[in-house]
Order: sequence, then structure tokens, then C-alpha cells
Amino acid sequence: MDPTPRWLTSQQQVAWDSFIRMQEKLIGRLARRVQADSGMSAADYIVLVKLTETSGGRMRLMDLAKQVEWEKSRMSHQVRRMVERGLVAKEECPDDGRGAFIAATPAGCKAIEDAAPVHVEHVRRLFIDALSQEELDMLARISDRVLAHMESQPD
Amino acid sequence: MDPTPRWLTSQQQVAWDSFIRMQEKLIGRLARRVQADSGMSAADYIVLVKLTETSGGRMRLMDLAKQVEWEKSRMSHQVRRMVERGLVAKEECPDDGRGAFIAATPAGCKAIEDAAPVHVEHVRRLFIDALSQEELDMLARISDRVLAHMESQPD
DNA sequence: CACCGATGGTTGATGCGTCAACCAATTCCC
DNA sequence: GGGAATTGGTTGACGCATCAACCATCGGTG
Repeated sequence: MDPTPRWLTSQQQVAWDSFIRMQEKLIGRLARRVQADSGMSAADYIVLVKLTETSGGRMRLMDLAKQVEWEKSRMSHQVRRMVERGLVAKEECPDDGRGAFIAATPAGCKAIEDAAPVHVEHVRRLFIDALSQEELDMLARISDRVLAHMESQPD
Repeated sequence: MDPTPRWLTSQQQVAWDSFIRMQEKLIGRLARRVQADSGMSAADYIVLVKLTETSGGRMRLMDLAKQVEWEKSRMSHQVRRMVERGLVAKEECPDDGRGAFIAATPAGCKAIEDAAPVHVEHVRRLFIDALSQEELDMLARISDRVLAHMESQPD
């Protein structure tokens, strides 16, 4: 079928491996930190960030999902767990009988206020501090380029 | 407590956001592709790669875990699932009564041989093709730098 | 030899992510 | 007004990741 599969060149392989390794370790460490520091998951964290930085402090579930680019089922599960833990609450939605508003509870607000500065410190400590501003810019450019390229590609 | 938390500069924030977004989308898409193409999870894939590229085709569980930098419990669970699915088998270890060798079954070998070229194609299509070799080199350098920096940092 | 710490590995609980199926309210359109 | 398609959201099943506790064996040391 596939005469000789086109493997990556060794230079490409090196870049891919480094990137994958870095990304896994970094994300893993940050997730474990936020969990250990605040008892929240990384998912809890980002949901609360989005919720509290929106004006009005509440958002429709689908809007929330679109903001963080999750599918609705993932967000639905996440919100359910967060309701159970008292971090957010669902409110009735007057003008759409299906929908619900999601809002951070006082406990949720407190949690994110406490967690955010610590989290930023870790991001800085583990990532930002490793790189110069030129390198950060470069990485941003590269990331955007990959993102744009992916958009142009089918699944 | 913390007079004014040191937030990121907007330039730093931009770089961080781009990186996170790219990395999430890319990893997610690749994982879904390998799943859809081969029925394997990304974890299955990497375990089989490591197993089949080692001489002898079998490895102790802990060695396997160290290779991919997972903790033993994660590997143990993973191997159990893969045994259930017929991708790998456990073999007795003569010179250490505790341990087990893990080896890919014929089905596992077949699975990885089929999956690998397809996977590489996706990596190329979604990632490699988006960047020039200079950008790939740059990304590798940046990744290595972050990795090295992380090593130097406490948890 | 007997003990003790380190190593190799398993297990169970819990939370997260995905998929597919589903229900209900809404909007489109004739 | 009356379907039909769309949208908003839930649910259940399943696989993956982490944590902590646990068991068995091995290696070293007195």
C-alpha cells in the first residue's frame, strides 16, 4: 500500500520530541501544582477564570464552552462536578427555557482569587523565567502559525 | 498578604495563551486521530512504539515506565488494559520474582505497524508542515531550554 | 541468619475527557 | 399555524491519570 512511509527527518524528529516532552512535563506540573495548592483541578481553574472575568459574573453554558473551546458535554460534566463542590451554581434562564446560567458562588470567587496569583507565580517560575522576551515572542509566533495551519486542515 | 500579585505583562500573556491554545488543540487532534484511525489511545501507541523499538521486543514494566516518564501505577493500569485488549502480554521474569516482562503480541505489532505511518503523516500534516526548519529548530531550542529550567526548579 | 529498607508492581477510589444517544425548547420556513 | 431542523443541555458508559495504600521480593548490613 504505502511503499515507504515518509518518516520525519532526524531534525524534525528532534524538534517534535522536544516539544512533546516539554509540553507534557510543563502542563503536568502546573496541573499538579494547582491541584495541590488550591484543591482545584486545572479545569475548575479555567472555568472560574472565565466566569469571574465576564461582566455580570454569569454565562450561559454554551458560551462558556465556546470561550474555552470545549464541547458541550465536557462542560456539562464539569459544571455538574463544580456544582457538587460548591464552586458554581446554575441559575434559571428566563428567555430560553432550555438553558441555564452558570455563576461562581462566593466560595468559587474566593477560591479563584486565592488560586490565581499562586498559579501565575508558577507559570512564571516554570516557564516565563526560562525564556527571554524574544524567545517568548518567537514561541507565540510559532504557536499562532501552527494554529492557523491547523484551522486550514481537515480533521 | 500578597500586596499586588505580579501578573504577566501583556506580551508574556500573549505568548502563554498562544502556546497553551496551540498545544491543547494539537495534542487533542492527534489523540482523536490515532483513536479514530487505529482504535488505539495515544497511550497505547507510545507504549507499543517503545516496546517494539527495543531489542528483544520486551521490557520490564518499570523500564517501560522510565522510558516514557510515567509513574509505575499509571503504567501498571495501562498495561492491564492493553493486556485485556490483546495488545501486549506479561511474561514471567526468571531472575526477579516480583517483576514481569511486557511484550507486544502479534496483534500489538500489527497494530503499531499499521498505525505508525498514519500517525506520522498527521504529525507532519498538522504540525511539521506549518513551520520552516528554522522555526522547528527554534522551537526545539526553546523547548529544551524550558525543560532544563524546569529540572532546576523544585516542584 | 535475621532484619530492614528499597525496589517492582498491583489495586481501588476518584476525577477528567470523549463519544453517542437522548430530550426539550426554539427557530426557520412554507 | 405546523412541522422540520437546529440549538442548548443532560446522561451513561467507558477509558485514562493520579493518589495513596498495599504486598512481595530483593539486597544489604549487623
